[in-house]
Amino acid sequence: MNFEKPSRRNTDRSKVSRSRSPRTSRLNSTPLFFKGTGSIKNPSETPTRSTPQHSEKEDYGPEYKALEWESRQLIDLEWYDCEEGANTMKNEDDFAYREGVAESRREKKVKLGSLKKLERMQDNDKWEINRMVSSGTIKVHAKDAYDEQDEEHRVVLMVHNIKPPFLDGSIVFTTQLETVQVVKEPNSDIAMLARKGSAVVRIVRERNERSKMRDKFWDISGTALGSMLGVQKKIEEDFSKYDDEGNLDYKADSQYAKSMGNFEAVSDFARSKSVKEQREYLPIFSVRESLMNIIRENRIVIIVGETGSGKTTQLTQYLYEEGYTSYGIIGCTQPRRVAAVSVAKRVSEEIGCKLGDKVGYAIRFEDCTCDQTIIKYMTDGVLLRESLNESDLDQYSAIIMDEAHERSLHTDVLFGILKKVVLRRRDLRLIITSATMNSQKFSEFFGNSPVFTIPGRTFPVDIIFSKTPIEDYVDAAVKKALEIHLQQPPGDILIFMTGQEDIMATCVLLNERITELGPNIPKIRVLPIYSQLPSENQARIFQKSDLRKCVVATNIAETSLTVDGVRYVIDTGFCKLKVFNPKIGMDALQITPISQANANQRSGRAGRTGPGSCCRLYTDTIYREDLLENNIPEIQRTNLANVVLLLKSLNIGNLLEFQFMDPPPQENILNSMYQLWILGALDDLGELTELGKKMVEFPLDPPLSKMLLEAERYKCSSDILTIVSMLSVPSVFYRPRDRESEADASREKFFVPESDHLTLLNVFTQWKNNGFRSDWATNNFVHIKALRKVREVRAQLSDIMKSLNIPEISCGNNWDVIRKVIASGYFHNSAKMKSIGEYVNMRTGIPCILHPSSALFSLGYAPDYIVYHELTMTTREYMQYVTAVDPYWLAELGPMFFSTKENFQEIERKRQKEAKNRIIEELVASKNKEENKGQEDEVKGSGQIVMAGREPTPRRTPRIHPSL
DNA sequence: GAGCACTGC
Repeated sequence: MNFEKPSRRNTDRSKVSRSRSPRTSRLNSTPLFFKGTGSIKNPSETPTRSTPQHSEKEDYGPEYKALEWESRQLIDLEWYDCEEGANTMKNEDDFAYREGVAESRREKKVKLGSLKKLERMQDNDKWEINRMVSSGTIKVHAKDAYDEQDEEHRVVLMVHNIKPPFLDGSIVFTTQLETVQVVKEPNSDIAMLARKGSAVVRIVRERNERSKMRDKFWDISGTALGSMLGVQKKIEEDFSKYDDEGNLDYKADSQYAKSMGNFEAVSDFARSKSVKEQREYLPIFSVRESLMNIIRENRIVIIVGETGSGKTTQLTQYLYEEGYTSYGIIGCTQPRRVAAVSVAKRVSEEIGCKLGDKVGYAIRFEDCTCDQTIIKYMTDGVLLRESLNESDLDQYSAIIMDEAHERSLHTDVLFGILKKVVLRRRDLRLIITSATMNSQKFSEFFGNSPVFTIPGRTFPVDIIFSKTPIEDYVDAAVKKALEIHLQQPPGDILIFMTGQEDIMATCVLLNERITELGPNIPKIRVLPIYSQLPSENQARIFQKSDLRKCVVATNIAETSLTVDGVRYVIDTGFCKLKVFNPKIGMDALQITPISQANANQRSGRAGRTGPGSCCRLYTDTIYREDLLENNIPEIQRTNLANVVLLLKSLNIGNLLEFQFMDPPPQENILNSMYQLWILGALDDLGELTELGKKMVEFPLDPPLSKMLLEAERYKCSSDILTIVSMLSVPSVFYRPRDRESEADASREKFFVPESDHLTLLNVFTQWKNNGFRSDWATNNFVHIKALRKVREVRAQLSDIMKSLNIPEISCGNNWDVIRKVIASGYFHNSAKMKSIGEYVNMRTGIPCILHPSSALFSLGYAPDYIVYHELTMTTREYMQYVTAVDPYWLAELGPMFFSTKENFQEIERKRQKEAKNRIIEELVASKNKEENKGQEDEVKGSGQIVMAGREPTPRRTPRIHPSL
């Protein structure tokens, strides 16, 4: 509060009659500053800002409005008089003016005496308004709320944008406006089609919403059908991970391997032949000698090999047999966990050892290796982590990067790192495997390394392009599938779709049309598959069936899993891609045309077990001219904060000079460096700080690791550990389609009113208090799988904390401290209330709203300041996981963005001065207005107040004392 | 008053 209230006002109170006219009593129940529009206005604000809204007159009438406005001036005048008047009015020239003001004041006092007490009632009114806001009767608008806090007890945060010196004027954050181009030609037919989407899907969606037969639409893959087909539900708990005290041993041996293997097909070939025979049957065996020669002579070799050539399983064994393991071990990276585990399992069988002995694997949460291990399969992320602790990767004598053409973020970073390691270590062999398309590029990147091609064993695939561009890819795919089903010889069909909704619509339509054709038509088994589908339903695509199978899949079937028996592929030409949109600063999933590489990969799926054909639902011309040759590598379209942190900790001074195969846009790097600087991981020179060095240790996003480390200071590390772990898994809340309200009610029981983060903590704590029981989870609509994952993550993070000597302490119920720690990692995602449920990002001004699942959503009042975990753009921009924060915290924790007013006394003094000047001007103007009766009549007639202060007042311009 | 391409540490 900057303008002190005059003491005189208090003394005046006693003189004012307490009787109420009907009008004033109404005013009392609906406070003066409560506008008819349903917003709050501050009573003591300056006249310029108190222009009543048009709708007001409907409630109170113009006369009241005029009175109200004048009464405010009166109050303002009084305050002016007693606070500064004496100084200001000393000048003789101002005498007449002062007289005029005083006269006006006396008149008004008489006329408006009864209204004056409204000011006295201010506190009462505020209380009432608070009640009304909390009951949801009225809405609070941001500006008004701002004004109120401006004048009263609330804090005002100043927003600014201080840049780190090392960026030196470089572009950061919101100024980067270009979206990464993921389409070759944005105006091409196929790009337009991608934006348009499928009309049939919309029809199916609407139809199902209308008929409320959503169950049919959504639960086609549901449990009823699943159990009918004999899919066994796995209920038994796996306790092998827990030690005697019930603690979680997340590194327990071969977890993943145990849970796998259920669906592995054992072919007749495998049954009838010995391991040796099987190995010699593989295409790679025929080129073994020449391959080994090339590897012996070159330190880096690029190997091109189709799937099924045996490179993944044989290469490691060849190197072992050639003696490369005499001075180190052989590492082989895979982009996926499943692949790393299953290949390791297969190779251990071929060599004839126990998994984890000579042959092992390492993925997150599971290190299935020992001192004897000489062949180690792992995910690329694991190798990247290892390179942090051991920058020369000394334990390896050879590293194979398998499936490198997939260009995952980790692979791309490893490329740059390994290239340097090979220069330093003359004894290290590096082998990169790639698809045919970009082998040349790989070779060039690695200093023109030789490319060795292994003949594949795939069958020819007929490619059939559409003759004309199609209008609706879902409709066209359904027609094509029917055509194949009715006309072509046996063999399963695989359709590539973009997402869940497309897939379900396709399944529904396909089933419908088959039924329509009558009973004489052969049946078909339509099977959806996407990653979100429960795993028991996913497994159905591998089951044998007498009917022709038609698998409708997302990109998951392109690389992650192989459906055998597919002879026909239908390729819609689209996929969903996560694209970062810098304009709004968030990622969005959008339907985009695939690349030529995608298309080839998809068609290849038809030739796994025999010759096949692939129908592409786009023309030859589109394929050649409108599709990109390769995908945009992940590294070019993602947030690089973690990568930057990692490279910084590898002592790579200038990141812009790091050797990327496809360098990410410079702005992305700078942007990430800026984000790290904000969090305190980089100093003003762009070097890693002590905090940053610790942050690298955690496999977490920088804001989350910042939270964890900050928690030590506030003595709530244990609680934050839980929250961070909960945030690292998909939502734990289970909301089945037919029991939404039940699930919602259950979720609300966990709510902590001011914070979704604390709600998460609450869920975990209660689960823990109930002995980590799975039936507790099921009864409370919580995903048990997700919770178990939380435990795993938590155990891993806890280990890292121990290694950093950070004690695990819980703060008990001191939840304010926890909220503050959350703010320490997420102050950059802070938003200020605009109205209930609606916020604007403090820095960017982007409007964002509370997600209906948030604990704050149905709270009844809206905290002024909040931080959120992330923004998702679906139907609207929703904030996910929101916590109310104190604005002082934001200023304390994020000084580069925020400061409270107190820090800016200079600015504040100036602002006060301006405000006072304005009041005086308004008063003068108002007096002028009174003199002009005609004008006032006009005002009353129109029912609006025209602020006379806006008009020039040449006669009297008040002189302002220099001290003001 | 609400919806999920695919990975990974």
